[in-house]
Amino acid sequence: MRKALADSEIETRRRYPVPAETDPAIEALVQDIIGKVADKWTMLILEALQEQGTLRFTQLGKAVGRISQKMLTQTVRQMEQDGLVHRTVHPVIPPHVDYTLTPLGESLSAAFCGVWIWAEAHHAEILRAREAFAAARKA
Amino acid sequence: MRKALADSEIETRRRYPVPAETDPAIEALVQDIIGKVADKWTMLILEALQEQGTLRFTQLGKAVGRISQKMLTQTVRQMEQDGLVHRTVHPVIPPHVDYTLTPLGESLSAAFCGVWIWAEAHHAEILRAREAFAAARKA
DNA sequence: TCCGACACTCTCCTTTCGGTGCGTATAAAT
DNA sequence: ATTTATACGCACCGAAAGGAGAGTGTCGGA
Repeated sequence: MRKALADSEIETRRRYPVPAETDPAIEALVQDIIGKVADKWTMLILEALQEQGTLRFTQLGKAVGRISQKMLTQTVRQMEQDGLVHRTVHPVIPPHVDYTLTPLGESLSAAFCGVWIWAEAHHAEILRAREAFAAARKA
Repeated sequence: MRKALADSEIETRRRYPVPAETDPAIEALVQDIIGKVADKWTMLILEALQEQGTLRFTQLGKAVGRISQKMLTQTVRQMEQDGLVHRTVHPVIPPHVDYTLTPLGESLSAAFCGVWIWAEAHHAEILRAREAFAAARKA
């Protein structure tokens, strides 16, 4: 247990002030977008539509995996609202609805591509880190 | 209102079966990782540490923006567990804790970089899409 | 002697997430 | 006449996320 005096020596290592923030309105908007877009279901739907092109409701559900109808509807509606997907309703019976990525959606999908690659490349490393953490905790 | 017969003509446009899935265990793990990593707070903390280098608890909180202590602690602990951040405790009084990205964390940050750029580049477009959606809804 | 600083933890409390199940419209197939 | 298929909306419910505020331990400074 060292004294608090040692603190200053640590402190001097980085002394830059908190940098000036950019326009808070834009910042808030970007955070909002990140909050919506960095969502598990959004990412999975994006991914599914990206590699399948066009899918209808139930097909999309199967492509995503274990997602409930409710979440699928909800997420897809939000994505439509944000201009990420295009929803085409064919007025036939029984109903038929097609979903496709808009150019905006495609660009986001491309941006997320790096994250997918990262996840596939580093999952083993994460598992190791978790084990190391658990082991270190016992001691 | 057209008849359901028109359906088949729509249907024939894409006729590929759902493609074979990859190893379900890996797939589940990747989805789990995505679920953890594609989190608003994780992304914001990653971003903050990426551009500030090293931060201590309260500094990190300010850098992120409006985050509660609870969420900050919680997220940062999860990130530590997954090997994304390194946490250094200086045993002085009052306490002093430093947070830095690990190489793994830096690589994830780099992967997310594209998403940040995307968000900054397209936020205006999203706003327009939302307005268009709201306008179309009235009609 | 009391306050403030730091990095939390702990206890409520409210909001959101997400699942299940039911209803609906209508034509075609059995 | 009954069933089936499709893409949902709606209501209900438990679980989890997340915020607010108080408490903690110790020391240096007023």
